[in-house]
Amino acid sequence: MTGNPPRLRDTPTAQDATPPRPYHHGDLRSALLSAAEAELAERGMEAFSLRSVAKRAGVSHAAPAHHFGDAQGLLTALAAEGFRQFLAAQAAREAVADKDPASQLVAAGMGYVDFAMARPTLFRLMWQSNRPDFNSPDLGLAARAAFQHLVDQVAEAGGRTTADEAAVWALAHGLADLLASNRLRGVGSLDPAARDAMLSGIIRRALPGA
Amino acid sequence: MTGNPPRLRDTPTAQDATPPRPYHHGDLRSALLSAAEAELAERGMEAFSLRSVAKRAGVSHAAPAHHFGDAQGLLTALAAEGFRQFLAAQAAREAVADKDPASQLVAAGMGYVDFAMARPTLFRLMWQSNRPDFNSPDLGLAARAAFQHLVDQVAEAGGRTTADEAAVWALAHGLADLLASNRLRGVGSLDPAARDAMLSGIIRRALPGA
DNA sequence: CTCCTATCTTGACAGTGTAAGGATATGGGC
DNA sequence: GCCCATATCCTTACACTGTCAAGATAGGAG
Repeated sequence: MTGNPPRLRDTPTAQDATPPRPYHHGDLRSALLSAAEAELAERGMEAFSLRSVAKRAGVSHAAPAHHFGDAQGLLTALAAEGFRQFLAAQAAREAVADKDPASQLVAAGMGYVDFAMARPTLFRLMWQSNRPDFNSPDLGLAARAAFQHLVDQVAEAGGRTTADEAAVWALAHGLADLLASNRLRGVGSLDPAARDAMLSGIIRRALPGA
Repeated sequence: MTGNPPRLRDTPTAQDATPPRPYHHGDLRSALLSAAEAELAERGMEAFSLRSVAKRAGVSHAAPAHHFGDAQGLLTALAAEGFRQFLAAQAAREAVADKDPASQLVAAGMGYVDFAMARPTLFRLMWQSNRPDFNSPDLGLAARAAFQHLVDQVAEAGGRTTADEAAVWALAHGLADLLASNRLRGVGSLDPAARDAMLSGIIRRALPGA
C-alpha cells in the first residue's frame, strides 16, 4: 500500500536514495497529536481512524500504542491540549480588551468563539464527544481550569448567582457551537470586524445586571 | 451466536417449540429506528454500530440495508424524526404558556432544553454529528422547519435583527447542549420547577428589548 | 563492549460497514 | 387452485478498524 518494502536498515550513507526515516522518530508523540488533529479536521470526528493517523505520521499502525495506550488515550491527550489552547485563545482576547471586568468577560466569550471557529472539530472533541476520558487527571484538570476561569470572571463582573454563570456560559457556548457547525450563517459570513461587534453586543445581553 | 440454527422453515405448528419469528418482520423499519435510538442512548454516539442495531431488532446484520441503504441512511432518518419531535417538544411548552409573543418565545426555548435533556444522544446526533446526511430532502426539510419556527417567533416577539435571532437561538442552544452533556450541574440538578424558573429567567435575558 | 530500556514494526484476531447473491414470503393475474 | 413478480430478509465475502503479542532496532548507562 505504501510502496515501502520492509527492507532492513543499512547505515544511512549518502548513496541511499530513499531518505530513510530513522527507526526512532524523535518526537513521535507530538507528531501524532498534530496528525490526529489534522485527520480530525479533514475527515471529521466520526471517521477518525487511529491507523490513518499513524500513516499520516509515517509510522506503523501500532506505533501510537506505546505513547498513548489506545485511541482513547490519544484523543484524551488531544482534548487536554485543546483545553489549554482554548484558555490561551481567551487570554489573547483579554489582553487587548479594556480592563474593566465586564469587558474582560466579554473578551473571554469572544475567545471562546474564536477557538470554536478556528478549530471546530477539536472544539467538538472537547465538548460533544465521549471518546476522550474525562476522568483522566490531565484532561480533567485542563477542563476544570477552563470552567473555573469563566466562573472567576463572572464573579468579578458582579455575577453572584448560578443563573449569572449559566447565562454567560450558555450564550458563549451556544454561539461557539452554532458557529463551529456553520449554522449561524448570518453571523458567520460577516467580516471579522462586523462579526466581533455583533458578537460582543450579543454576549453583553447575558451579563449580570445588564 | 443467537443459537438459532439456520434451519428451513416448516409450517408453524404448535409443536414448534422455538417460536419462529416470521421471516418478514412486519414493521422492521420503525423497529430499527427505535433500536437505533436505544443503542445510541446506551452505547453513545461514537460506539454506534449498525450490526448491534440489527441484533437488537432480532434481525440479520444486513437487513437494515434494504430500508435505509447504509448506516448514514438510518442515522439520517433518525435525525429527521428527531427534528420533528424536537418541534413537538417546543409546541408542548407553548401550548401551556401565556399567549403573548415573549412568553411563547421563552416557552419554545424551554422545549428546546426539554428535548435535549430527555434525549441527549439524539440531540447530539441532530446538532453535532456529521454522520446524518443533511442534504437529504427529508432531513433538510425537518431541520429547516425547526430553524424557521424560531425565526418566526423571534420576529413576533419584536426581534428584527440578525443579532436578535442569534442571541435567542444561541442561548437556548447553549443551555440545551451544556445540560445534555451534564456540564451545568448547578442547573441540571435542580428540581423541575426551580429549574424551569431559572431557565426561563435566563432565556429572557436574550429577548429583544430586554 | 554489553546489556537494558524505550521505541517502533510485524502479524494476528475479532468486530465493523457494505456489496452481491440466495432464500423466503406476499399478493396479483390467470 | 396455480404461478410468478416483487419486497423483504439472510448468508457470504471483503476491506478496514482497534488492540494485543512478539520481535526488531536504536540509544545510553555501566
